[in-house]
Amino acid sequence: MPLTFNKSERLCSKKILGELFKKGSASVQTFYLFPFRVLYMDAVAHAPQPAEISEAINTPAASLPAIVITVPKRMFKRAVDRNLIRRRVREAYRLNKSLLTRQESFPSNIAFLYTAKQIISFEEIEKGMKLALKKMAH
RNA sequence: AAUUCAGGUCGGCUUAUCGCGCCCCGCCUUUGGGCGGAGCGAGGAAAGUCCGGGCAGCACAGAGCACUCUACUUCCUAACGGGAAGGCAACCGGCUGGGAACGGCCGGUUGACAGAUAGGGCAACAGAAAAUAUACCGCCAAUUCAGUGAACAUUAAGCAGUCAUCAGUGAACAGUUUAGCGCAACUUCGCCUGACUGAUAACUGGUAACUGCUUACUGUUCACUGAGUAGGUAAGGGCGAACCGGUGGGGUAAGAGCCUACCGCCCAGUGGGCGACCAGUGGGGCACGGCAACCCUUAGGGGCUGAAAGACCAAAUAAGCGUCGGACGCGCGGCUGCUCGUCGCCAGCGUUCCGAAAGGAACAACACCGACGCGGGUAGGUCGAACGAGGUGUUCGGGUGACCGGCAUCCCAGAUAAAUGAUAAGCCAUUCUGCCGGGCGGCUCAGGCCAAACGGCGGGAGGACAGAACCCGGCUUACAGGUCUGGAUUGGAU
Repeated sequence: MPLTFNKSERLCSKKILGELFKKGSASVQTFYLFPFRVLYMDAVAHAPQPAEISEAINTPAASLPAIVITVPKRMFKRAVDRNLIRRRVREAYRLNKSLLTRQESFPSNIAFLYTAKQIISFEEIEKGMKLALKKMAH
């Protein structure tokens, strides 16, 4: 399992994002684990087209989950701080995503909402990320 | 060397591992992509989004009005509210002239620095008064009253003096006379004594006058003080952000541009400068206060919007258009009262034309349904969008300078839910601290104690402000620390 992080693993679609953040959606599951609030959807709920299935077979990377990281501007006024937190979270996911992908099934779309009030170190973020990934894998 | 001010400049470094974006090369591939490798990859402010421009769309005859921006001058620039040089004003510093008053030169900082005799408007509070002003205090002559003082006059009183007069006393003196003495005696004479008379000086008292002094009343004049009346006065005090030119002299009752000298102000010439302005001349004779960051005037500018601009491709999908195919009228009934739709019934019934009738034809094409195509444009994507008012260098040329030109050289982020990172180790600036050395200097009970700079060894902390988003030129704001240049001050050396 390579420790890469391609464009295909980034969740950019406005449609999926709207679906993910729509309140009360049945297909979206959520939990809170310091320092994140995690939202994720299963791939089963999002019925794939036959063409997409064939592509998924051909390209293993496409089967990886797509994630989005958000850091609220309300908490951190300066762009430098938000960038720093987002990069740390992304590194934590990149280095530990095998915890998730080793499993039989895993969510297809995940959103990590950073909810801590302070800028915390990479070690703590990585610890929280591991716990969150393990929880999603079950 | 230290401190400080101004300006410029830099804005941590190295290695390893794992990653990210762009782009190029090679290989593989089921053409979607995958693998490997090379290169590049945040800032001086990327920030605020305050100006100006490029670019883009829309609008647009010309002029005016309205709105809005700018505002000492000249220049630089694509342009600017930016910059450079200069002018003026205020302030600061240094040097210097002079006896002083007061200047001169140099440097620095700051200045929305056009116009207040084009017009309108405004000015809280305080203050007497805030703009064709005003008399609160103060000052001043006049006048009324009161008081004080001085001088003069009148009157009265007292004291002193002078003179006159009256009365009294009254010496010397004169006269008469008496006694004594001198001469023998008498007369005479002389001396002397007493008395009387006269008269004078003098004294005492009275009266009148005069003079001087004192006191009192009254009056007049003058001075001062106080109060009042009606005035003068803006020199002074006081009020205020600001109050009706400043200083000296004259002048005046006191004052006042009332007069005068200088300064300021206004007007008109002269000379210098592209100009702002400067220098100087003559005249006027003090009105013409402040605010234009209130309206306004003058001069110059501004069409609006803003990359979410705009151009293009295009799954989905609505309207619309085209082609092909299907179906075809009216009516009646049921299904929910109406509408629509649907199902059923063809029993009944259309209009026009042809026909005797039977029957036929037309009205009949729209509309409706379906498929395909066009169109349209959502999701998504491409361009805009990275070669440009471009960067760097230049002991090249022009210019005081901003800057311009020449030459050389370089290609230097291009993301888009948004790359440029994470981790580890080391180094460096900085900083804290322990030990050792050091010893400015301080305390001292004279034994010692404390101890700055600096040096060595060790340990710890540890990167300021801050993240491109179409591009560029500026401005503003934030910023640990390093470094360079210049000015000033202090100290040291020569």
